[in-house]
Amino acid sequence: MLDMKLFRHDITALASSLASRGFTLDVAAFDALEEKRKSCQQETQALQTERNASSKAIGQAKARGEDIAPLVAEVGELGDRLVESNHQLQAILSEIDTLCLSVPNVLEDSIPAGLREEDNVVLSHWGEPFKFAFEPKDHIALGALNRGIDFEAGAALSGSRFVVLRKDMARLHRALGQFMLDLHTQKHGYEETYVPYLVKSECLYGTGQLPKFKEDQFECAGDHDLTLIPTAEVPLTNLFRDKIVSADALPIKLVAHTPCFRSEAGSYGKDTAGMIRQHQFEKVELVQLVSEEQAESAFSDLCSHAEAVLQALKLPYRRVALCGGDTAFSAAKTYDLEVWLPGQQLYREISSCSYCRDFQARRMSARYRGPDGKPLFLHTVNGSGVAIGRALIAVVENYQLENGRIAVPDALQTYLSGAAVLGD
RNA sequence: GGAGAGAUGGCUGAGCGGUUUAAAGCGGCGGUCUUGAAAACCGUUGAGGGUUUCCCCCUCCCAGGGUUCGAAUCCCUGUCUCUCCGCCA
Repeated sequence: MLDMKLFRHDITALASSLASRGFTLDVAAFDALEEKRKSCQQETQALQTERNASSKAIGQAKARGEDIAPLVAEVGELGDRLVESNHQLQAILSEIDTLCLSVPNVLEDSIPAGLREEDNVVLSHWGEPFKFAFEPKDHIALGALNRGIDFEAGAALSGSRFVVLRKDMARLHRALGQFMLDLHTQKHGYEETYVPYLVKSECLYGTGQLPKFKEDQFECAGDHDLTLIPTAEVPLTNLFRDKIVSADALPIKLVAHTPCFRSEAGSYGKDTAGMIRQHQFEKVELVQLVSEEQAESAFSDLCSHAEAVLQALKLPYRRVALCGGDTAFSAAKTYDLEVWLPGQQLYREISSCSYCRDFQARRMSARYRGPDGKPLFLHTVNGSGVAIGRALIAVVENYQLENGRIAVPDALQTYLSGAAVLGD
C-alpha cells in the first residue's frame, strides 16, 4: 500500500506516475470519498467527545449521590447518532481501504518505459551459450529417456501442469535445492528458515497477492482461511507483520526452500508442454528487510546472490530490467534473470528480484525504529535464488551429452555422491 | 478430539461497570548531586488517526459482535497460549 499522503496531497502526480505501469487511478472517485471521510470523521469524533463528557458527568454525579435520571435523559439519542455516524465512517474507510489495496506500487524513475514484454531492457549477459557438436534436445525429450521427467504420471495423479521426477532427475532436483540453500547461508549470510506452506489471507494481503490476484491462488477447501503459498516471499516477509524491530537488527536476510503453488489462471495455452510452468514447483527464495538507506545496495546484493547460483552452475544467463507494464504489483523495480535453454534456443526467466520500497511493510505494518526512536516502515527486497524446477531444466539442457546423459556441474557433484554424469 | 485456565503498555503485573478513559514495579531516556561513576532523588517514557499542527481531539487493555448514558471490567462468537487426558509422525 502506498502512503495515504500521496493520495491526499498530490493525487494527480500519483495518477500520472501509475499510468506508466498501465494502471488507471480513479482520481474523482477517490477525492469524493476523501471529502466524505473528512466530514464524517469530524462529526463522529465530535459526537464521541460529547458522549465521553456526558458519561463522565453522570459518573461524577452518581458518585456524589445525586439523581442521575435527568442527565441520562439529556444524553438521549446521542448514542444512536454516534452509532449511525460511526457506521457511516467505517463504511467510508473500508471503501477507501479497498481502493488503496488495489493500487500498485509507484515505479522507480530508472525503470524502462513501456507496457509490453518487448519493452523490457537487457542489461547484461553472463557466459556464452555452449556450441553443441550435435542437435541439442529439450528437457522434455531428455527427461523422457528413462521416464526421469514423467508428465503423464503427473497428469494421472493431479492433472495437467504437474510432474513426477524419478531416479537421477529427482536426485538432481533435490541436489539443486540443497546446493542453493548452502550457498546462500554459507556465502551470502542468509538465515535458513522453514515456514508454513499454508498461510492466512491477511499474509497474502500483506505481500500484495490479494485482493487483486485471488484467481492465481490455490485456496484450501473447507472451513479454513488458508491458501497455499505462491512463493516463500509471503511467509518470510509476513514474519514481520505487526512487528517493530530495532535498527541494529537490520539488514534481516532470510532464505527458505519451499514448494510454490500457482493456479496459472490466465495462462492457458502458454508453456503447456514441459516443466516451465507448473501448478506446483520448488524455489529457493531470498528476502531482505532493510532500512530505506540500505535498500538500494540490498537490492543489488540480492540480485548478485541470485546470479551467483547461475555462475556457480556455469549456466549462461542475462539480466533484464522489466518495463513498467511488466513489473509486479508490489514492486517498484524488478530485474529478471533469464537462463539460456539450448533445447529451446532462448532465454527463459529463472529468477525475479524485486525492490518493494515500504509498499509491503505498510500493508503489514512491519517497522523498525529509526534514529530518533520513531517507528519507520521497513523496506523489502525479494528474489528467487533461484527457481529449482527451471534450474533443473537448465542443467539438463545445458549439460546434455550426445547419448542423452547429463554431465553434472562441478558445484553439484558433492550433492550427488561425486557423480560426474547422470542417467543410466 | 475432550476438560480446565488464561490473553492488559518494552517487560512484570493490578484493576472486574463511572474519582483509573490503565495503579505499581522493572527497564529506557533526561536532569539534580558527583572529579567521574554508582546510589539516591526529580521528571519523562506505547501505537495509529484527525486537526484551525508547537494547542486540542479521537481510537487502541487478543479479534469481532452485543448489553449500557458509560465496558479493560458483563454477555456471545472466534483466534492463540498454557495444563491435563486421548490420538498420532
